[in-house]
Amino acid sequence: MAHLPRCDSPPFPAVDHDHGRCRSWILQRAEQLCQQQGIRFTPQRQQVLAILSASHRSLGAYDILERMAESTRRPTPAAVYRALAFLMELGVVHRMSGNNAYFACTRTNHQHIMQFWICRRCGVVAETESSTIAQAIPLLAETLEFQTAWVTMEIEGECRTCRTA
Amino acid sequence: MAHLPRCDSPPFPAVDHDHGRCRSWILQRAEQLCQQQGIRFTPQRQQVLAILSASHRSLGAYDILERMAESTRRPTPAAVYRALAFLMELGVVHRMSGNNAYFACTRTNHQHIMQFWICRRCGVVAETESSTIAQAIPLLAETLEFQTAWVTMEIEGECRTCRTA
DNA sequence: AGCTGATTGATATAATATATCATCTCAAAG
DNA sequence: CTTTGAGATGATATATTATATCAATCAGCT
Repeated sequence: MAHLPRCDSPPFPAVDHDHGRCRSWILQRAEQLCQQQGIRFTPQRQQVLAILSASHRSLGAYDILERMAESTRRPTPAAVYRALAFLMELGVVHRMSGNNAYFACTRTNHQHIMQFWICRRCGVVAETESSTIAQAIPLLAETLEFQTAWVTMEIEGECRTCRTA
Repeated sequence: MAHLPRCDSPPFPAVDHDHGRCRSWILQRAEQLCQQQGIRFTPQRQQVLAILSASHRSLGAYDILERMAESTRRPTPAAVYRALAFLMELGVVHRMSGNNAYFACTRTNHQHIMQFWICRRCGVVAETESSTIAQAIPLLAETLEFQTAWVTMEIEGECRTCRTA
């Protein structure tokens, strides 16, 4: 199967960017990953990802639940969390532990040392992958004799759009 | 007022280190900061910090509550959270957002770009302050035109002690 | 002693997340 | 075409983490 083109939106894309492309990239990528792995991209899972992919903002689990309730019958919290767990396992959704929110990934990140930049005003999340930091962490870990399993890097602040507005 | 000596325990101190020194360093530092700032280091606040300073492990708010209940009358959750908020504001306790746990800081960190290394097995938390990373983040922020307000860096894994045990 | 602001207590509830077991669905095997 | 079995969802309950609100108390000042 051909590789989908990388979502070419930059971190913090302009407010007037063609978000339809981002959205379809996110959804098609998930579908492709499911097909490759022979697992089911059920309507409920699609619905959760569709809601998240509607913007670059992160949403709380219960926000997602409310939006699902608008178009179909209200799911249970467990259903939402199950779909989120599935999508995170698939690698297309990330959880921001700083504010218990979830957002749709727009990068094919095979590394797991990423930076998430979260605008406190508009909620938009941008992803970067600094090679400097990706190198620094294993060095520190070696000094500490620490075996790294998971790295969380979240930077909160204000994005350009909100600062200039 | 003279500056207290820096807590000289290394990140992930040996299991047989003299923890009494760490503990008293933590408590005395907090007392000193309160005196300097003319704010009150009340028994409840002391008690919370004493519980956290009993080890280098992080504890959940309700774990702290249970331990308080062992020695005095059971506080309310709000009381625990208030004490924690006070101690975090003072800069002597940090919150690990990855697992909603709190631990006593053992560094006089005036920078706010720190790395927290959390052993999943024993719960011990170590702090580092990488200058490489401290430089990299503002550079990335500049490229993104992002105004940084807060940086969270948490690395989960296994510490040396647990790996060799 | 009386005032004032900070602290704590008491109570309730919000917000986030998971456990458990029953039921349903789908796709593959027979 | 039916059976069957694993995975997915529904239903219900509950666990875990955290905050809001208002009353009571305490410490320091005059």
